[in-house]
Order: sequence, then structure tokens, then C-alpha cells
Amino acid sequence: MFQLYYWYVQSKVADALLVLDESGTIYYLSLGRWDLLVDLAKKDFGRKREYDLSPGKERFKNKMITRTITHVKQALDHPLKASVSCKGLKYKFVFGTALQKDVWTFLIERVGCGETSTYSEVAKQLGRPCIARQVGQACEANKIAVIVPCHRIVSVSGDLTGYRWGLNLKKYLLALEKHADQT
DNA sequence: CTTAAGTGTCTTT
DNA sequence: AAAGACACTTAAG
Repeated sequence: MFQLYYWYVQSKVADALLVLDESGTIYYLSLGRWDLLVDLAKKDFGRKREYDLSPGKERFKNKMITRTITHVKQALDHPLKASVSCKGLKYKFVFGTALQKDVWTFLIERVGCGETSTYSEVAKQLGRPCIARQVGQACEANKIAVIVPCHRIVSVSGDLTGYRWGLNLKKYLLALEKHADQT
């Protein structure tokens, strides 16, 4: 049984529920209302027998946990700095299929701040030109908001076809990052 | 602009 | 094992 803690992080962009372990590795980052997020996280992790999810307490805080929380808060306060502050940030995918994990890893490693890509382009880069739709599925299934930059993936026509945490937030994040890129 | 068809994966029965 | 859903894309009215 592996112990995980959840913390509530407030920021300008959105309020978030962050799940991490005692080494500061991120498992989950969801946006929205606190009460709803906790229920959702409990439900998600409840299906995983190997993890125990408990509320984060001040007395549990160590250096690595504090560091990750600070960086996540910074990333949410200033998404423009996300790609910088996320460097060296550890994360782990405990949900999702092999393909979905491949997509998420690709997004983190290859789609930087200020950039956008398309579902079909990501598919192509993964060597599977015909799985654009599955790339969309992977984005929808993503459990680590903002850190896995699903918001940077748009349709080939440039439309913002969907965002798990609200299209307005996607639009807002992209505008913020684009603006930041010019400085 | 709207439909329709092709597409591969994932979820639900 | 099968059906239906899907944050896709392209082509054709």
C-alpha cells in the first residue's frame, strides 16, 4: 500500500486538487471546486487497491512536498512559467492505457509553452498518423491538468474543440502563454 | 456553413 | 465478444 496525499492549491487561474507522494512526485492535478474534486479523486484512487489517499496535513510536509506544491502553484499562477518551473518536477501516470501514457509523455516533453499542436500532428509524431481521434481521447482522460499540456492541442482547423476543465480556461491559458512568449 | 464516411481505441453491456 | 462513443479529419454538398 503506497501512501498518497492530497492538497488544495489556490491560484489565479484555477483552484486545484493536487495528489502527490512523500517524494513530491505528482500523481494527479485536477481543476475545479474543492468538494467535487475530493470526491472525484477518492473515486479514482478508490479503484486502485495499491494506493491509499489521505488529506495532506502541515505536519506531513517535507522539503520535496513543499517544493512541488510551490512549483504547481507557480505554474497555475503564471502558466507562462510553467514550462520552466515544471522542469525537474517529477510525475507519475497511474491511470490510463499504454497509448494514453505515450501521448501524455509526448505532450510534456515535446509541446512547450507558447506552442500549440494539433491532434493529427501529435498522432503523426507518434508514428501513428491515423490516431488523431485517440489523441483527443487521451487528452480527455488526462489526470494531470496543465502540467500535461493538453490545452496546447487544437484541431487542425485551429478550433478549440474541447477541454476537460472548460473551453474558457483553455482559451485563457493559451492567450496567457502566447502573450508570455513575446516577452 | 453542414453531413457523411473513415478511423482506432476505450468503455460499457 | 460486441456495440457504441469519441476533445479527429477529410471530402463533398
